[in-house]
Amino acid sequence: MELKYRALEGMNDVLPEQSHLWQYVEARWRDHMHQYGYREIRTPILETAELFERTVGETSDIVSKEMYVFQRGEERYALKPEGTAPVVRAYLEHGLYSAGGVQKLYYITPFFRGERPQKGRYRQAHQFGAEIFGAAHPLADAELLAMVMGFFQSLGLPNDLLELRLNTIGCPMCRPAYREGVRNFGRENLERLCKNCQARLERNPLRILDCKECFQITADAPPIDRYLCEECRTHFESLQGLLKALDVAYVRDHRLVRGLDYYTRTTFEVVAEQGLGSQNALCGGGRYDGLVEELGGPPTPALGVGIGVERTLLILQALNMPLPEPPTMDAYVVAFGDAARPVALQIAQQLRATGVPTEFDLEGRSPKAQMRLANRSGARYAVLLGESELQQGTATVKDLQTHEQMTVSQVELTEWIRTRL
RNA sequence: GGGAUCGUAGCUCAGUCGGUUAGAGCGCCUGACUGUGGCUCAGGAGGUCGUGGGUUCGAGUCCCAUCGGUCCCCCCA
Repeated sequence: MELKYRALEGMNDVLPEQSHLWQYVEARWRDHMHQYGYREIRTPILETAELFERTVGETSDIVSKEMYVFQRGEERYALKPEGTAPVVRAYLEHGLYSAGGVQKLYYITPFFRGERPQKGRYRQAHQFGAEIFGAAHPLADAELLAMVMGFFQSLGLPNDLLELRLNTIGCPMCRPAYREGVRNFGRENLERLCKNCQARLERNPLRILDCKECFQITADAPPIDRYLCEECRTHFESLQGLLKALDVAYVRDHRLVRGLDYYTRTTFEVVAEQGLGSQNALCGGGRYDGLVEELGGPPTPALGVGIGVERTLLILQALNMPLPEPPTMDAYVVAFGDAARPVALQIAQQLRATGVPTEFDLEGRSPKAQMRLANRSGARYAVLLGESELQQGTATVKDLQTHEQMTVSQVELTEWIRTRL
C-alpha cells in the first residue's frame, strides 16, 4: 500500500503489542532505582546546541555529525543526543548541589542521533539513565556498576551472558601525558593506521584505540597504567578491589576510551555476547568529575550510566527471557438488543469504577459478535443483559472458561465479580 | 557518509520460459444458532504487485531511476 505519511527513517512507533513490554522494563527500572535511592528527574527534549557542543565535545562524532540542530530566531537548538548534559544543566540551574551530600538522579528519556539505522540503533532511541553527583569515592563507582549488573539480573538476564568492560582514562592531571604517548605511538605507525585514525591522531588520539580496523596495530600501543597519576591509580585499584568484594565480574579493556569528551577516570560498558547483532553494547557510562565545573558549577565529582532501552528489549526477546503477557480484560458486558445497551454501559462503568477492567461493544453489534469479542478480550466473565434480565433487574454471568452461567442481581454484580477474580 | 539485500492483500508468503479475470494460509466481516464465544462449515470484504519511466503485441516477472525496509561499515545506547 502506498502511504503518504510514514514514520521518519530510524524513528519507530511502539505498537500495543509491544508497549506492555516497554512498560515492564520501565517499571523494573523505576523499582530498581528506588531500591538504590535515586529520584527521578525529567528534562526537556530540546536544549541549546551549545550545551552539547561544550560537554560532549565539538570534535566528537555525536556532535560533529549526528546531532539534530536547528535554528529559530537567534537561538540554535539541539534535540538531546544523550542524557547526561541536560541533567547536569538542571542540577546547576536549580542548585541541587546546595542540598548537600550526594544527589542520585535517574531518568528515562528519548535521545536523537542522525545515524543510519540498523539493528539496535535508531535515530530516536531511549535510555535509562542514572547519575550520581558529589561522590568522589570509588565506592560510588562500585555501587553504580553493581547497580547496573543487578538491573540486568532483575530482568532475568544471567550476568554470565554479559560482559562488563572496565577501564580508566585518567584525569586532566595525567591524561595529557598519556595522550602524547598514544599520539607518539600513532605517529611511529602512521602509515599502518587507517585514514580515519591518521586524521584523528591530532585531534583525539585516544580514539585510535577503539578503532576495529586498526585493532592489530594498536594492540601494541602503550597502556595507560604507567601514565596514571597517584590519585587515579589508587582510585582505579580501589574500585577493582570493591568489585571483587562485591563479586561483580569484569574485564579490563584498555581500549575503552568512549566517544564523549567529558569522561574522566572510570569508563565502562556492558556488552552482550549474543542476541544483539553488531550493536552489542547494552549500556555505557563512566565518571565525569570535571563536567559540573565545566558548566559553571562548583567542583563536583560525578558519574553515571546510560542503558539502551531498545537494546535491553532486543536481548530479552532474543534470549527468550521471561516477559509479561499483554494485559487482558476481566469482564465483558454484552447487550442483547438495543434496549439493553444503555444499561450495559452503566454496568460496565460500575465495574470499571470498582477496579475491574471491563470491555463493552461500542458499535451496537450483534450478540454473537459481542460474544466473539468477549472471548477475544481474554475476559474471565461475560455479563449478559437482555430483555428478561432487564425486567428482573439481574444479569446473566457466564464464566468463559468453564462455560457455566448463573443469574446475579444487578445490585450485587460488581461485588460478585470482584470476589471471584 | 559508504556498502549489501529485500519491497505482491492487515500479517506470512506463492506466482514456473514475460501471456489473458494476481493466488494461498492466517487475520477480519457475515451466516449456519429470532438472546450466547472458543471448534467446524459456507460465503464475503480487502491488492493500480513500493513509485516513476523504458523494452515488448503483452511486464508482478526484463532494464533504468527513485523511495522505503532490513542488515553491515562507521559510530554508539
